[in-house]
Amino acid sequence: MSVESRQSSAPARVDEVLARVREAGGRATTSRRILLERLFAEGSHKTAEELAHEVQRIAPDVHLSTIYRNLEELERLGVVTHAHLGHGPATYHLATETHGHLSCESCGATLEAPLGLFDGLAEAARAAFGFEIDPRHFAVLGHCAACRAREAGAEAD
Amino acid sequence: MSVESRQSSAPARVDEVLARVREAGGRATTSRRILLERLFAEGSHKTAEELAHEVQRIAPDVHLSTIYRNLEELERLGVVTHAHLGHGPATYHLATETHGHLSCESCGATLEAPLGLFDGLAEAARAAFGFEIDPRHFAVLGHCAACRAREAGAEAD
DNA sequence: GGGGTAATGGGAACTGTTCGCAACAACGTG
DNA sequence: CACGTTGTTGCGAACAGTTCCCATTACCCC
Repeated sequence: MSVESRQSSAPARVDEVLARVREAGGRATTSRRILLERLFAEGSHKTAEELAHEVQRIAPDVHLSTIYRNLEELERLGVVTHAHLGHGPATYHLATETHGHLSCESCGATLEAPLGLFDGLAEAARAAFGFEIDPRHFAVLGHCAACRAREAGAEAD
Repeated sequence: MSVESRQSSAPARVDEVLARVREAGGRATTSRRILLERLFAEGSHKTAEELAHEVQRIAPDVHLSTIYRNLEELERLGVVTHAHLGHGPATYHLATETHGHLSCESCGATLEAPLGLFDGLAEAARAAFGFEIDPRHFAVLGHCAACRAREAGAEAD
């Protein structure tokens, strides 16, 4: 029991995932371990580049493409998912955090919304088109409260 | 009153838009005119590259960057809007066609949905977060009826 | 029909991501 | 615990989509 027991549930789970990786014929490499530690650390919705920087603070030689490949692999194993929040790079987070995304076109702020919030649209789309929406992979865009207030104030001359 | 009176509002409007362009200090160039004709032609949700090809069938020298610049300009004038339908390039259409977008992650099919369809989510997001969704600029992704049927059939072993 | 300047063709640059490949390192085996 | 297999890595090139820069062109106002 070293310093490894951070308050959440971090390092223990890293090893679990690495075990899973090896079951699947993969290997427990250092870059993979560090990446996982960063993913288990608090603060979700990190881009590949942000993750790369975090990893590189510990292992400077880890290349961005390695990050991408590992994220892809972890996604295949169901450990990680990515979401597109509008323009800009995709963001990655643990697959355990299941939620839809609302993202502000003006400021880029992202809200994690319970899937239930989308039920109204889900039913309407299903009824009208047989279309099953998935608000997890691609965010629903719009304008957050703060930006709406600011924009409303600005144009109320 | 020539053949120009298509059932909707096509070529006549091209000149109207060009007039508007000139009011705004712009010029009525050939590439701009041809691009507008293509935009007024039926079949919406064209990518910049598709539009470029269509324009180039008439004026082969028009460069893709010219298409982008003109689309940007027309968007600034409120004539055109673009929508992001998931992965892949943005699609452009006349700003008069106001609708939300549902786009299938599996096959890429896009449904144009009346904005009313999104009311349920709009109200929920507003109530919960003060967030105002806009389903026009970014599509809501998911899975269309056909793909769902296919996928359900495939995994029912 | 000339001049000021918006717009163009062309290509380079840019972002985000994927790919190819030779060198490397994890780890099961002997 | 050296060894070989093979998954992984670092690195750069390639890619898609889009924007930017710049010298040249061509609108269109007078």
